[in-house]
Amino acid sequence: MKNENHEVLLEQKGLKKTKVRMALLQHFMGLDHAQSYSDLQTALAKEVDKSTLYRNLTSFEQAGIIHRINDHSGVSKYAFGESPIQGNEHAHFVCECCETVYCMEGLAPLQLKVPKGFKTKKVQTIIRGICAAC
Amino acid sequence: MKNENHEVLLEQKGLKKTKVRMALLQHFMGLDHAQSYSDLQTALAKEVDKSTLYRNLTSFEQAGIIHRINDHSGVSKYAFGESPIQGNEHAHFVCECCETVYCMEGLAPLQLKVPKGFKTKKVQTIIRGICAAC
DNA sequence: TTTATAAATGCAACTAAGTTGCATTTATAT
DNA sequence: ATATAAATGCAACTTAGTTGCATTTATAAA
Ligand SMILES: [Mn+2]
Ligand SMILES: [Mn+2]
Ligand SMILES: [Zn+2]
Ligand SMILES: [Zn+2]
Repeated sequence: MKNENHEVLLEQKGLKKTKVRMALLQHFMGLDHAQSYSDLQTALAKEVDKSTLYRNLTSFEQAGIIHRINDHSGVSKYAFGESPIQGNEHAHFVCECCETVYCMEGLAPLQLKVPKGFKTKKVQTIIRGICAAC
Repeated sequence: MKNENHEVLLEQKGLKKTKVRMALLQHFMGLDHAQSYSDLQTALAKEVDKSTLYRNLTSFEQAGIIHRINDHSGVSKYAFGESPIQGNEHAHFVCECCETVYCMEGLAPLQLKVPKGFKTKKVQTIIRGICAAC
């Protein structure tokens, strides 16, 4: 009985393999778009405690397993993969129709000329439009 | 006793010239960076009611007097000038040091190539870095 | 296999941002 | 001067997320 991908990843990151984390990570790994807290609560079915879920999202984020996305909706969304900040920069696409948030893996942020005295560290881009599914 | 700029603007937009609105708009017009609800509450000194302030921000936004900015901090910020959406597109600069948010009037939105099936409507850009004052 | 231990979980209580309903006040038009 | 519709203030509410603490559980050492 060899370990699954999500189990290996938890081991690699030095995180305990708990029931909640296994389910959560397995869910993230089979998905191509971002998830909100309530998306996750629904998907996990077996009613995980709110703070447990939020704390795990924070742990995963700190470990570089997932990244947090601010789509300007007022609720944070999370997607599999390390943060765009750490060398994995990419834009996010928000569908105006279904509200789904996608990571645009290919799209690197373009550098913009800022005024004298200002210094750019990173650029975060949100593309708003209609997705392929809509 | 001729009307001030902010009074003229309120008239133009068909908004009643109330005490709160006069103070609020005057404040916005003398500023080069964005303001949060609590920045405004502090600046207005004479303790305006929370819902009154929020309702006026909404009115100003709808009238195109100010625009709302999401700087990913979790609190909305507002700046003088109509929304970047209506033909006035510009990026926003967030200082990592002092948290100040500036409108980068010169910086037009960057067009990025999205995958087949996706359709871009608008692009919102946040530049993170160090501002001229820091 | 048992046991020790540190970390994860669940629960309740809390915070912060923003919204809503409603009674009262005020700006503007007549 | 008065009528009217809109703005204000207050309290109560909502939603997203956080914190403290007692209990449970994953892991590793004995
Ligand atoms: Mn992403
Ligand atoms: Mn702006
Ligand atoms: Zn869609
Ligand atoms: Zn600064």
